[in-house]
Amino acid sequence: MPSISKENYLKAVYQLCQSECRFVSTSALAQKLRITNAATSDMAKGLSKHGLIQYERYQGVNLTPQGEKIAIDIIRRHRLWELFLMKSLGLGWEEVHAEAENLEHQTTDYLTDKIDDFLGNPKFDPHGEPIPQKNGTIPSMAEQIPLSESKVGEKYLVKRVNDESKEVMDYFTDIGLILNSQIKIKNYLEFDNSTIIELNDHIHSFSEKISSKIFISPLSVINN
Amino acid sequence: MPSISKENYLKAVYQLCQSECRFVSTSALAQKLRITNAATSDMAKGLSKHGLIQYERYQGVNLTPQGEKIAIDIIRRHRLWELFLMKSLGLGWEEVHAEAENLEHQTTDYLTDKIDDFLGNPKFDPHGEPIPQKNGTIPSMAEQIPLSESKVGEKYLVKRVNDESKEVMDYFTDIGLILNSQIKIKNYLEFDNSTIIELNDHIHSFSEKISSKIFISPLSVINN
DNA sequence: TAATAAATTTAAGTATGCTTAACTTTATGT
DNA sequence: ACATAAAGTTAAGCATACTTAAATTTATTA
Repeated sequence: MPSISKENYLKAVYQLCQSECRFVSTSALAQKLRITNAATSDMAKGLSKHGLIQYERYQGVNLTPQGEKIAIDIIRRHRLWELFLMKSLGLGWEEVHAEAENLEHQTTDYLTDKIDDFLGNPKFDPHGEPIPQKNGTIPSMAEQIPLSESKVGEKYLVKRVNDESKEVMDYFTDIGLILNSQIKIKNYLEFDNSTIIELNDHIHSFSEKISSKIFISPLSVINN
Repeated sequence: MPSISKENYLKAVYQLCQSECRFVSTSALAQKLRITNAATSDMAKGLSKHGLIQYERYQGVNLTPQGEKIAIDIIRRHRLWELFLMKSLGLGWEEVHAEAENLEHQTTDYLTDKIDDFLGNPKFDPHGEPIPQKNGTIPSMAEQIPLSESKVGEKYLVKRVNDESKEVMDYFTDIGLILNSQIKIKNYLEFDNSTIIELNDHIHSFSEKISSKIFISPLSVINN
């Protein structure tokens, strides 16, 4: 088993290199992991030697199938813990990320499967992120776009909220924004890229930074 | 917060130095922690400098009030996790120790209290060990003696099982020995210090090694 | 009460996971 | 195309948590 640092490294590579991305730069990793560039370069050598990442000097890093397997496994643990802490202990969706971040590294396969079974082998976590399944597959998400790319005048359902900060999640809870909330796009302000929406008869404005983290599906699409 | 190694060190000192014990030898710690004597001596210096243990060269080690506070806190987390994993996920009492051993080091105060509240602020864990309370006090156990010191002919209730090995706990489950099982002492064999008991109309023999880990109260005593 | 055995500590060395500082490669702009 | 800025790597150093091996202290016992 890799160390906590190595697990976090692999997870970070995975998260920074979704879909069609050839390489993640070591500095992007450094920023995400809050360590120096030097440390990420250094670490890259070790993980490369163990066959968990592909590392081209000065080009960046990507996961090997082996490394990806580990990354997905950790993400599975993380998301299962998030859902479990909500369902079993009643924690809020703004609290569970930080706790899962710790627990994900200390969870045996056995315990992971117990949690999975307890939850009925769920497909999505409390933020709408897909939970990698025991067999390694990842449930597909409903067709969705970031709020920042929505069309003014259209109605949408909130499908995923991709933010780790407690503060942001607290704000969403405050204004009543939850998964499957229905929203209507009132306006898009070109000058600062903010989006004005209507939610539960109230008007809210989201900066680009926030609206790019909220994912939505058109109301017309059949949502699962 | 101390590292995992330091937390385990403090916990080990606590467990090896219950009640009236002046010092634990570094070699006893080494055996318990499965590291070398050298490492325990080395570590002792560091913990001593941080004021968590009292360390007299060549004499041994003991906890300062500060160090004891941390040790008790970790034991609290451990025992709460054990009970929680049984109650919420249905794990067996033979499984929970190993899982709790990992989780205890990655559990925030907040989560610990959530688990505590979920469980109704329990006083004892699945093995009958007292769970240190939020305020630091440790529930007192019913008056109890090891099975190895029982009187032939007497009846007792099983009150605590102080063994960490899955194999031993599995065996107890197999023969139907659980907390509050009623047993009758049939015989004590001087030549090998084994104890013969009757449990659920069956006869079992326990070696000294095992019978010193099973704690019992006379049936006559009011048990809580 | 030495000598010797046992227990314990110190010393030196290793791997991990970082740091800062210096250096090298790649990218950019004129 | 070449200077320079930006990005990335290497080198050297540090703390932690170990290891083995040598040295030292304590305990035993003849």
